Amino acid sequence: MGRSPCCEKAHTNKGAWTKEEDDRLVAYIRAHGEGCWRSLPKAAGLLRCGKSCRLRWINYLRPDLKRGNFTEAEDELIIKLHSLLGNKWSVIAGRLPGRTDNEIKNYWNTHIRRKLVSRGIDPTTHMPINEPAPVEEATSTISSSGVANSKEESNMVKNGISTTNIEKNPVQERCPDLNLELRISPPYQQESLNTTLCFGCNLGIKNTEDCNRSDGELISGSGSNLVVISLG
DNA sequence: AATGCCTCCAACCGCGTGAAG
DNA sequence: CCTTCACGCGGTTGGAGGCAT
Repeated sequence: MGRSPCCEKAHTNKGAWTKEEDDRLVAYIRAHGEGCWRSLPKAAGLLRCGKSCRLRWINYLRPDLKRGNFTEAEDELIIKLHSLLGNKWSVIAGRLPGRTDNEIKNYWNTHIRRKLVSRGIDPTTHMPINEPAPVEEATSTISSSGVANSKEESNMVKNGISTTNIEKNPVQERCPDLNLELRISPPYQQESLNTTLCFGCNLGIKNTEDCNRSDGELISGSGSNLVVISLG
């Protein structure tokens, strides 16, 4: 049995948003706040699916968005974070206030990828293009996409392997100025971590009074494993 | 001016995940 | 446990606009 559609497609608009639709969405969210995207279109009088509304708000209409060109500093931060996290655009976006995952993803694909190639760096592996790709060491290092496979992570945890024990971190070798501390914690350590982390910090987005994690640390990963990354 | 190609980015699609029942 | 539902994420697409010929 397949997943039921998120909305009744026959009665929803698709494609570019009109000014009127934008206004309706903004007005509704100002009045009622974000959330409950499934029921929002009907309540706001929009012939759109909730998913589309959410995307429009997050990527375009949110008042805190910083529109305009990326700075050189942002470029470099994206490159460093991508070398560490891979295509975890939402996590990367969490470190760039006012930028969205979609925006960063597009910017990566259109600008940074090319920039790295022109520097002679493979944008996927972040290694020099003319050097042979390193032999896959999935169980001991971050994979070529920059993200450890979750099943492999699970196996590592099951087998009692912690990345804390990894002696050489290839990312840190590539980015010596980036203070990175990688730690994939087995489930039994989660409790102590969770007691100090609010939801926002878990997403690497913000600190709240609910937690005492100092700024400059973000949490990546989900499920039973957490990756704690310190950014210097 | 017309045409074709290229670039960029907003939006869509499908899937994974966690919560709820 | 299993199923269903809603949300969020990452990959991909399509069209508008810019540029070259």
